[in-house]
Parts: sequence; C-alpha cells; structure tokens
Amino acid sequence: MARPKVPLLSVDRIADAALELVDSGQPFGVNALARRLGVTPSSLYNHVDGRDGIIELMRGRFSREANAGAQAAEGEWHEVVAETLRAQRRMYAAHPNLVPLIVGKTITDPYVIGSYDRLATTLLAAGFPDDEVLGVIAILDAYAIGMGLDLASPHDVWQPEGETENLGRLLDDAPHGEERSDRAFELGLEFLIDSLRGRLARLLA
Amino acid sequence: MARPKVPLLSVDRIADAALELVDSGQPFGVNALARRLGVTPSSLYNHVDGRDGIIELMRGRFSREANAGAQAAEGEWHEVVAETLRAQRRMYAAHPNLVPLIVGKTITDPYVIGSYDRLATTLLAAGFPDDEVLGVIAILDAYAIGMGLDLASPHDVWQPEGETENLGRLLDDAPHGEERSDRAFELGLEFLIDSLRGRLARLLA
DNA sequence: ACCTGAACACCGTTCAAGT
DNA sequence: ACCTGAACACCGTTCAAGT
Repeated sequence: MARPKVPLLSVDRIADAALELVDSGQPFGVNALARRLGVTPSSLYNHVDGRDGIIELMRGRFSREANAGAQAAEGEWHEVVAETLRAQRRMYAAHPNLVPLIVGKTITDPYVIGSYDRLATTLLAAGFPDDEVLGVIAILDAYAIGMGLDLASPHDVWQPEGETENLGRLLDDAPHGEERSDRAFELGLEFLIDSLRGRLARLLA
Repeated sequence: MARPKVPLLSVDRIADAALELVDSGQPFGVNALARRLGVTPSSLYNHVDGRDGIIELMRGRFSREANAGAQAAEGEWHEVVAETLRAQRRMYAAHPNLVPLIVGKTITDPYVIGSYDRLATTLLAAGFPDDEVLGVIAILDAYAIGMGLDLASPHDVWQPEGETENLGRLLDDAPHGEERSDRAFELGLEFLIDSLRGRLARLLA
C-alpha cells in the first residue's frame, strides 16, 4: 500500500477537502485534513507546500468561486471598485471561517494578484495619481477584510460584562448576524466610494 | 520548590512577559511564555484563563497604554471619532504582532468595552439614529483593524510572481513599511469622517 | 511518483502531588 | 494558595523505506 497505481491525492482534491473542513467549522489543520482525506499527514507534502500552502490554495480557489458570478471589470471606475469589493464580500460570506486563516498571509495566488492589478489599472485610468493608488487599494482592502472578520464572528464581537451607557442596549436591540453586517457593509462601501469620487473631482479640478 | 513563600507569578507579570514575547517577534504560545518566565506552563493556569485569557489580557493592557497619551473624549463628535481611531492605530503600531492574535476574538475587557461604549454615546449625541450607530461603529472598527493587519505585515502583502499591468510597478516605486501605511490610514480616516459628516447633515436636514 | 510509518520538536490543558 | 511533573491528546514537518 505504498504507491497506489492511481494517485489518492491531487492538489484539487486537497483544496476541496480543505475548504470542506474549514466550512464545517472544525479547526483547520494538516492532520485533521489528512484524516478527512483518509490519508497520512505526510502524504500531503507530495502535493502541496505545507499548511500555509494549503491556505493560499484555498484563497485562490474561493476567490475564483466568488468572481464566477460577477461580470468582468466594466463600466465606470466606481462600479468596478464596488463590484470588486462586493465579490470579496461574497467570498468572505461564503467561507467566513477562512477569513481568520488568510489575514496577514502574503498573497501570491496569480488570480487574486490579477484582481488587485485590475483594480490598480482602473484607478489609474480614472485619474488617481501613481503615488496614491496603492494607498487607496490598501484602504479598500482593509475595509473589506475588517468587515470579513466581522462575518466570521458575528455573534459576540463585544461582550460587555458590566453596565454600559448605551452599547449593551444597542447590542440587545440590533438585528444579529449576517443581516446587520451586510447593511453596515453597504453603508461603508457607499461612504468610501463617495469619498473617492469627491477626491477625484478635486484632483481633476 | 512547590509553593514559594512569595509568589513567582502574578497577572501583571504574566501580561508584561506576554507582551514582551509578542513584541520580540517570536511566535506566541503558553509554553514559550512559561519558558520566558522561568516557570512551568501549568503554573500559569493558577493566574490566568489559558491562552485566550492571556491574549485578552494583552488587549486590555495595551489599549490602556495607547490611550494614556490621548485626552479623553472631548470636543466635536468627529474629533472624538478621529481620536478614538487614532488611539487604536497607535496601539496596533506599537504592537503589530498582537493584531493577528486578537482579531476575531470576543472583546470582554471592561476598559475596551468602555471605549466602544463612549463612541456609541458620542454618535448618539451627535444625532445618529439608534439603529445605525452599531453599523457605523462596525465600519470604523473594520477599517481600523484592517489597517492594523497591514501594520503587522507591511513588507509583502502582495507578492506578484508573474507580470502585472501596474501592480508590480506601483509596489516597487512605493515607499515601504509604516510610512505608506500611515499615510493611507489618515486618508481613509478622512474619507470616513467626511462621509459621516455628510450623512449626519442629511439626517438632520 | 506517491504513499506509509516512525521520528522530532513542539503545542494547550488537566490534575495529582507537594509545601 | 501556588508551583511542579507527569500525562494526554494533539500539532506541523522531515525523511527513510516501500512499491
């Protein structure tokens, strides 16, 4: 039972199982993943680059997924920006447990890089100067990832243990979970795009 | 050497050592922390509530630190908002390696809860309606934490491996590290506050 | 080329035993 | 009350051995 004639594993099969594991809510790990695949942990190292490699694999896979429904970057620049952020939002909403895993990890997946590249191109074409585009992207990305983390733990971001002036009351009255998070996301997106629009008008004036 | 006459550990000593460990850049862990304290891992459990407890301890400790310099919530509401966000920014900048550890973890520290509570009170007083305040806070918080993560890994958020239209060039030309991140932070903060100002004007009109 | 099994250096947490 | 040491059930990764 050393080397089977037809391989038990493949990069795709590993990526699928990894996403399943993450979505199931159980803690992600190489060993748990191997168990799910009915295989020894060390086997995985023939196909992927360890734990971080698997995580980056999932990032690529699920961002392709999220963009499948979206039309390509078309229309006015602000529509492209909005659609890009919404696509990111969709993928975080579809796999919230993945968000804490990917934050802070270097992005290498070509597809994901490509989508940031397109965003840069769009902003440049719109008229944002070279030395500001990266900053704008950082702002948009920070917002998207921050709201994504909100999706991963919607239940109890704040848990006051004593009395509060207003926070406790507002938390009790507010709609919980994804609905509230979605409304806030759209509001913030509107804020950012309006601001960008204003900034551009001033830059081009 | 079972129970010493004067205790080796205390909550404060543990919190201090934990922050030192995190700031040193080494991976955070209960065992590593115990080693640094010259003590057995199990000893820690007499004083704190495991790994998550220690992390929440650090959150409280360093947010107190960051707010020490700041004046209390005074002035116009938008000044309070800006100062609150900047204080958060300062604490992330001072301890960037802590950011990935605290994201997604429920906030219970009374001091931190208090600062969100004050923010809520300020926004309500300014005229934001009950059912919108929490959303606004979520937006501001998402932005702050997202930009904080940027601080934790400023070097290589994107790492294109192939050709890009613009992203690669922009990355090469851009100032690296904290300077770029700081400029982007201020720009985004301006965006958000301007938007809030506009929203409030419309609400009160 | 692809899988196993043993090995290594770790984790976080519990708990009886000691003073 | 507070620390140790042993124990438990895990981690991620490497590597020789097998086909």
